[in-house]
Amino acid sequence: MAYQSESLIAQAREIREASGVSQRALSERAGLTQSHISQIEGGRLEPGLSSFIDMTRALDLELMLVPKKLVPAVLGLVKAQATPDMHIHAGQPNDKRFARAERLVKKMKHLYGSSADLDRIDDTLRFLRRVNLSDQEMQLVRELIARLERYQASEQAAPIVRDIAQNLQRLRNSIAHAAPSEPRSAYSLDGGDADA
Amino acid sequence: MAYQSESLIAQAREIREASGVSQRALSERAGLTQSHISQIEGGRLEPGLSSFIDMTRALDLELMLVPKKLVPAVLGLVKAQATPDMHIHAGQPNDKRFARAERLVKKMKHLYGSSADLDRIDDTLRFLRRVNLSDQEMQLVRELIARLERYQASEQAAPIVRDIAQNLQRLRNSIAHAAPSEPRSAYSLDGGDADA
DNA sequence: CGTTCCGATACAGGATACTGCATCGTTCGG
DNA sequence: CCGAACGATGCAGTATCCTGTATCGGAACG
Repeated sequence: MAYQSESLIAQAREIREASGVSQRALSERAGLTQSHISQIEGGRLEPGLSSFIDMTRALDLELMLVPKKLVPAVLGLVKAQATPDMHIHAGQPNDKRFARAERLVKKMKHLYGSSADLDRIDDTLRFLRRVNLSDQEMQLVRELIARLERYQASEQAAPIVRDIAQNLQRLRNSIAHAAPSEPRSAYSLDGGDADA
Repeated sequence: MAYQSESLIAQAREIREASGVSQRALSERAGLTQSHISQIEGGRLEPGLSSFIDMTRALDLELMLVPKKLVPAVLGLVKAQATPDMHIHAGQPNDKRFARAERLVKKMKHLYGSSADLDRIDDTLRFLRRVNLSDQEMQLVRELIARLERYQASEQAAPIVRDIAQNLQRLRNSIAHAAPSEPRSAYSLDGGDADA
């Protein structure tokens, strides 16, 4: 349940961790208990609106109401602040993007032979294309596609391709099966290129 | 109480009223009850995060997490765009249908306990709601929902529920693993017109 | 008038958030 | 090896949400 709030909560958690604030420290600042926060972050509990506000305010964040139309713009703003080198083409309709990506995968299959990972990407893209993605989700997809494009011919493409496949699949799972108790949440919304 | 959320709730209310949406209409779209919404708006109740998200999403709004630093910027953006003729797609009979169905399932879970089949239905509905369904597909969904409604309290509900779950899942799978030969990219996913 | 839609209000019952502990396994620094 | 801090988990008890249903007074329209 509570699939709607997953992404907000995941964001809050990421930011908490990135700021090096422990659950206990946050609990004091926000006036909640540590056990409460742990359960919220773990998805075992759906916070009340005011609890969540307390929590995010203590992280120097504000919850804002934004018309859907403006979500990409706001996302751009926020992201620009977080990662200066990221740069968004706000233009293209999503359909085109997918078509392009699918063509790319096809080409790669052709050139390097089809691998399980490429198949997975292919499959997942075809699925995601039909879904009404939130702007946030679309943003993630966009990044992944861009990464694929960038590294398609690279020497170490393999682990990158695998990573992309994994990320896409995670997104798909989160949508297809609005999971109540998914063990791991947190698709990295920002640049985490830690692994690979 | 709940002084933190006051402003968000007030905003939501203003936008609802400005869009000419009644509490009852909103309650259907959001999957909440009218009485619930009234209490939230009146400040006599503090909504859960997910309730509030349901509510705002039904108003074409997104709840976003923004660094405090950027709040003025976002505020500017939103304000600048605040168009007088902000119209909501009041139509979407499909959305209504799904909201209704989801509530029905919730109620059934409540009454008879959640079964694997009900969970499956719940899950699948949440998925299908997000997808752009063809008329034919929507037709199928409509029938299944109607059937569920009809037999919800029947003695032999169990096998019927199972059958419905299976049918829905089959539909979902057929969408999730769309054949590559499907050229149907031709959905105009907006119908969106009537904007500036 | 009578109908219809509106928002506010009430109330019972069940679900669940939330507190305030206490504890566990792990990780990290000394 | 020890102790500290971390996050996860358990649990009893209370507060509150949320549904479902129903009613009410008011405004709008015929």
